[in-house]
Amino acid sequence: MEQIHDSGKNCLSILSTKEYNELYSNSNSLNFEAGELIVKKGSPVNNIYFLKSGIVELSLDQAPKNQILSLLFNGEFIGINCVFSTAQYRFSARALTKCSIELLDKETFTKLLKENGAFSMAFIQYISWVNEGFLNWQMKLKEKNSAGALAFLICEFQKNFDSNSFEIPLTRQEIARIIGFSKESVLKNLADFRKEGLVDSNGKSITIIDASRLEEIAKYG
Amino acid sequence: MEQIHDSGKNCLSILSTKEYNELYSNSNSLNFEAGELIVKKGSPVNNIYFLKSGIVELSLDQAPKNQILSLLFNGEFIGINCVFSTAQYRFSARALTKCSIELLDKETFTKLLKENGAFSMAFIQYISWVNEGFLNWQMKLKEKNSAGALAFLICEFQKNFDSNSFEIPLTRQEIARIIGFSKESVLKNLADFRKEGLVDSNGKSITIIDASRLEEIAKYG
DNA sequence: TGTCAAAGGTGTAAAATTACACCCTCCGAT
DNA sequence: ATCGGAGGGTGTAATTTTACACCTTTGACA
Repeated sequence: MEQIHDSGKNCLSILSTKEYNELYSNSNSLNFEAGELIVKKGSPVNNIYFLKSGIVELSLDQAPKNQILSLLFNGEFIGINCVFSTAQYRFSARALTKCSIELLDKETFTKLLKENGAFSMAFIQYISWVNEGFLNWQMKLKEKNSAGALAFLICEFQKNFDSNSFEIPLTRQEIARIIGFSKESVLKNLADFRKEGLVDSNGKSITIIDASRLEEIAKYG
Repeated sequence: MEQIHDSGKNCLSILSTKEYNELYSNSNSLNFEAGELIVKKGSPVNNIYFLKSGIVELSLDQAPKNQILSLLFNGEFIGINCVFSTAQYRFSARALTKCSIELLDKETFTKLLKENGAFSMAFIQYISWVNEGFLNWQMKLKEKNSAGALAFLICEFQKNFDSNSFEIPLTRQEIARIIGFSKESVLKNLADFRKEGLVDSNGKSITIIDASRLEEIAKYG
């Protein structure tokens, strides 16, 4: 609502051409296929991963429920809190779609933060925005029942597409792990949505038919 | 585990005497009684609240469940993400115990962040650490059943006291809102803990009797 | 092309949680 | 002193969610 729109991109755009070139001359471009592991939990933080395109999931990959923490879309840094608060990544990152990633050098990045006050302020704004968003996401999911949580997730995905028809690059099991309910609950709620004419779904492709009622369930369900 | 120990205090200690004096000459000291509202959701961010002593709860104070986001202990900033990501506070802060708070001037704080690279790096580390901690807290609670979540909360409180006997400055209803279960679930689990000889409780005072079993429930329950 | 595993899907039983009803106690205000 | 509300507490019924069992579809690949 009153949230300031921000992203990792905006924050990098503060840099001067010289600084930008310095950062990118110490960086590498990497491509990942859907399903590939990008960051393994516990590995040391040597680089900063900037997601140029694609969708990434962050997960704790540990017993017992292997919850998915959050999803990242393009323009975001991957696990930016870990870079400055711990020496190791505290979760794993996996590509859900084809992903293009820029591996920025952590030392150069840190040097620029120290030297350029405007950049460090923009970066502080960015991580505040990311964490605020994560907090809201978690709180919204927590207060919902299974139908509401599923509807909420579908609506959130829709925001990243132009059309009401799109693909959710997740299995039912993965959706369950994101919203914190069982696989069967996801399937049953999805079946209910179909029966009630709210959405049409076939495998990973989904079409929202009655957007306003779906949003209502997402909000109050 | 491998988490770097940090706090708002450490981050302020980076400042030179001159900078520290500048920050504090533009600040006010405030005291709050238990139960008093410190920050109202929606109010503009003009100052930065530094919690010198006491315990504060952050809540969304909105329908339907009025969840409590997290608890802050001394040495923390209150709602530090909001200061740099939005113009308004996105939650309310309430004193659970007597609290002593320093109201730092936002403009002076921002100026120091821009001018002092070491301070801004320490601040970035601090907010990363805070958010990492929040994320872990939420994830740990989410994967637990009602008994596990209650045991976890009791253990977390214990960490802030020297003894196994202490006061939890929350009603049963508030505990319920923190761990995301109903008031009755809290009461029933607490009764079970008493029956099984894990804890002794009387109103707000609680004594942990079998710490290892309680921790086991907190971990695996 | 056939096979096999992974994913989608559904009904029913079991388990966990909530909601409701109701009680008691404490404490502040009239 | 007593009234009334808030908080603590507990049993039972209703609801929600999960677990299990089982079936079908799909797609990779030998």
